[in-house]
Amino acid sequence: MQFYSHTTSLLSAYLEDEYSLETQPKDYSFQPTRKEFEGNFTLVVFPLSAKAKKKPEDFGKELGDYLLLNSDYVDAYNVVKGFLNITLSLQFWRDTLLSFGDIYQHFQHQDNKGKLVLEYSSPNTNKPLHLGHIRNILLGWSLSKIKARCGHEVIKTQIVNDRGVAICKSMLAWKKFAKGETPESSDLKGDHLIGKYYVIFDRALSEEYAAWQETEDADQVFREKGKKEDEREAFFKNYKNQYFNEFSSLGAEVRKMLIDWEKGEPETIALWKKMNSWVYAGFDETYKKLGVDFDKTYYESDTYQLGKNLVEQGLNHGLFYKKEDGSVWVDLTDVGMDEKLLLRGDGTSVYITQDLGTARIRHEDFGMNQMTYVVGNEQDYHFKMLFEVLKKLGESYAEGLFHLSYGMVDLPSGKMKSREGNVVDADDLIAEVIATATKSVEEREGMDGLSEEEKAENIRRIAMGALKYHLLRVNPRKRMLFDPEESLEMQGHTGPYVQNAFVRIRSILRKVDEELNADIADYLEINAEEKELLILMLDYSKVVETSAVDHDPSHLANFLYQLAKTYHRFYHEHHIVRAESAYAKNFRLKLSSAVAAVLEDGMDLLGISMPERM
RNA sequence: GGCUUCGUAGCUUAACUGGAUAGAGCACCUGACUACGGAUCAGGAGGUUGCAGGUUCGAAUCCUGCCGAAGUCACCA
Repeated sequence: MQFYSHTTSLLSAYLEDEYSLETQPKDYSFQPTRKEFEGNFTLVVFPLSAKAKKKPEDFGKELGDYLLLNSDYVDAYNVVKGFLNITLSLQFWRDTLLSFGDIYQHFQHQDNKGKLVLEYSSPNTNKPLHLGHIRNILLGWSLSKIKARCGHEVIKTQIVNDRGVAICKSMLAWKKFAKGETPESSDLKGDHLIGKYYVIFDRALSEEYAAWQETEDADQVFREKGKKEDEREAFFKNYKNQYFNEFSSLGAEVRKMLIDWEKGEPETIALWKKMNSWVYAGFDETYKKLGVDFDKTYYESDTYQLGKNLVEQGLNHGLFYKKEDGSVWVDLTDVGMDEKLLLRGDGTSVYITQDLGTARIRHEDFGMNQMTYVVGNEQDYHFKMLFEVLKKLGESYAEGLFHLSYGMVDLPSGKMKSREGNVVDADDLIAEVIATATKSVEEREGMDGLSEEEKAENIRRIAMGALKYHLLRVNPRKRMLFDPEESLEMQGHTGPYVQNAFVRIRSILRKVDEELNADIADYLEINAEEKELLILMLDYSKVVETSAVDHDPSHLANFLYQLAKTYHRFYHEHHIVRAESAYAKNFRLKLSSAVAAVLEDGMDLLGISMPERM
């Protein structure tokens, strides 16, 4: 990285003096030199030659000559078409290697970018976490680390959807059918127990609905809608929600419960608190297994009433308007969207009202200038509207809002649907990947001699490394096909592959620890694989930064794979401990140690820990 | 239907944000342990980047139009 800025400033000074040309860092496009050409890295001259109005070929030579004279790091150059290929000096390789004695040195230019509130996970309390949540959580966690590294003060937060119809369904079903069942008595994790009763409710409702379809009432509804007899099945398939609201006795009971809850009826509140506490215990366990946490958790039951004041203010300032029935709306047609309801006619909140209030509260709590929501792309439109309304309200952080919109996770069997049982449960998945890793370890001898505890910890790291890497290596925006078989894969482009490079290095360093500080100045024959590693590592901080700016950890994940791959090749091509000279050995030990440090640091930014053995 | 996002080897994907001959992994073939860990390495085969135009020194990337997929268009969250 510093080399790029070093070269950029040399050249921009030259162009300024010689051509009175103003150039931006953007005009300097560097890339590693392709293998078929001579050189280590390449400057693309077209943008510059266009500005200077010179022929790319000639201009490349001119810049090459200048660098040759003025930079200690440039040994030779050649120009092919508009590409200036530069061969770097011994001095450069040594300085670069030494700079990785302290990785943080590469991030020092990062200035303070202020406070960022980052929201992720944000589950409902009526069912356990599933694969979709895992993608969300891993993205959020990794992003929090990456952003922090790049100069943000990050506040991790979630909002728990702990109220409403859904949780009342679980509560009602528990009350009716559970006979006092608890997580202890059933030996079920709390969130799974609640999920179980959510499913039981849905089943009971389906039965009730099926029976109702045979009644006079149902016939009448069907006839009133003027449907033909052969459409009967399709009609009732779509009518379920309306049935729930208008005819269902279970539906009536749920609504009664919701009203009781809103009134603060003690028995209902007590049940609600009890069941939610079970769920939270379950969530905490899963979060712990995933190795994530939050600085502050918001609960919808505390925040759902918020936002009304903000809407009132907006109304007073003429930003919003009121319809005859008393409902409040905002007109977003000027920015290409629709009109959006902000308050119901009876004065109660809707979803967006709550989000407005929550945003304001968070600003009061933390005074952030930026806020990022990790939420699935099904809510794209909601967030577009939310951000626009916050802008209209003139909130100070409104320009710093971002929706990290990630793609849904599909299974080979199709879309995940909780009600149809077509979901990959988070806890099950974690258990499965740990079981697979355990089996792999039994087939090898890498962990022989370790205690059971040490083994278990290493296995856990390998398993979670496989799962996390599998989910993080793809671009978050993209819809993702999740094949459970593939997520258990530990060879090839996987987390364990990257971990394996690290473990190999540690294995060597355990044997020769005391020689790490030896001199490298007399090593003159730096080979191609060593150079490739150093060039790659030089990109590290840039890649982290790109991941931060793009909100995309996959850049980093792919970089780490590339680095591990290059190291594996280097390892096969050259002896380290038994190198051809003491100088070579010292250089390679130091290089290996630097690679290990970058791999470990980078994986940590993805939320993945390294095993010591595997 | 309107809007948004996405189409890259059989499958999963990358491409430094417009740069050189589109790069990997899986699966499939062939090789490498009397060398620091074979969860590894080397090699082979596999591509009209959905299609058709356009923009320019140069396009998977930007623009236009088709084709296909997903999401969304609630006084649900």
